Amino acid sequence: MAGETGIPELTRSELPVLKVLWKQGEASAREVHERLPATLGWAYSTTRTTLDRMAAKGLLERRSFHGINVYRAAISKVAGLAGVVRELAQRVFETDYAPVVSLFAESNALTEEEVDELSRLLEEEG
Amino acid sequence: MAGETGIPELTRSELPVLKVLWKQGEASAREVHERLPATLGWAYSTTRTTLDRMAAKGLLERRSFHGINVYRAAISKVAGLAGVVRELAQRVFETDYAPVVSLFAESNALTEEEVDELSRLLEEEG
DNA sequence: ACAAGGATACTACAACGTAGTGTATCCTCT
DNA sequence: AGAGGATACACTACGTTGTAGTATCCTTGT
Repeated sequence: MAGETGIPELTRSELPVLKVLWKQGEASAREVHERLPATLGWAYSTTRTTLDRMAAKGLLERRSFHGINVYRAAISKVAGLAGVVRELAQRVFETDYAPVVSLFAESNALTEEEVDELSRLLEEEG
Repeated sequence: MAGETGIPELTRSELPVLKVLWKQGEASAREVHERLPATLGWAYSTTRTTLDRMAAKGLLERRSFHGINVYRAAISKVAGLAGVVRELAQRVFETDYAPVVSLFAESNALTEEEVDELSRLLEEEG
């Protein structure tokens, strides 16, 4: 149960990629690309570049499996969402975390335990 | 009652500037800078650059008043927030607009009329 | 007339958003 | 076995954004 703390700031394009990997666990570039919401409208090369940069930053782990690169999220879903919550709460809604956390909860993106963990993480980490 | 429709996509740093201007109506660079949340930690020159770029993009109107530049939001508060709502709903929460609009409403950023207008705008514009 | 202070305009540079190209590889059909 | 096509990978590209420094130009007090 060791939680990697260290809440990161994610850019706009990093979140969708992480979402895929949080759900999928591990995936090739092609698989990530296919599971990305079609509304993004990314070219395949855009997905690749984003994956590479995220790996370089330490947001993802990359390993070569029989010659093909496979990616995995290097930060937990809760830590990732905590960053989003923090930013939205402070900079967009100018409110405290709770209502934003609720929104994530309502959206069925998180289990109850994850919601709890998210709140805890946000509290201790400021 | 002509509403400038055309919901813009705002970058991270554009929103705080617009917020100041929506409240202030019109302000000099120095005034905007002073009213920006201290948590942003921007240097004055950062505020200037952001203002200039936003004016160049048409997000702000700039006019020279006795040699000093005065800025005013070129998009309405409702249109600006609509863009934010749309992006958050689609890309972050993956839900429909309503819950996100509610969050803005709760945060006291909007009057009831504005909330209504926001919902209307989002519906008709998709 | 000059110094101080503020305002403007110009420049800078890394990170991000978005994507194309060239090249090695592997399957498959003939 | 060789040609053709689908993929994967690495490299390159280019405009925008995030963040800021610097040079220059007015205005106003002394």
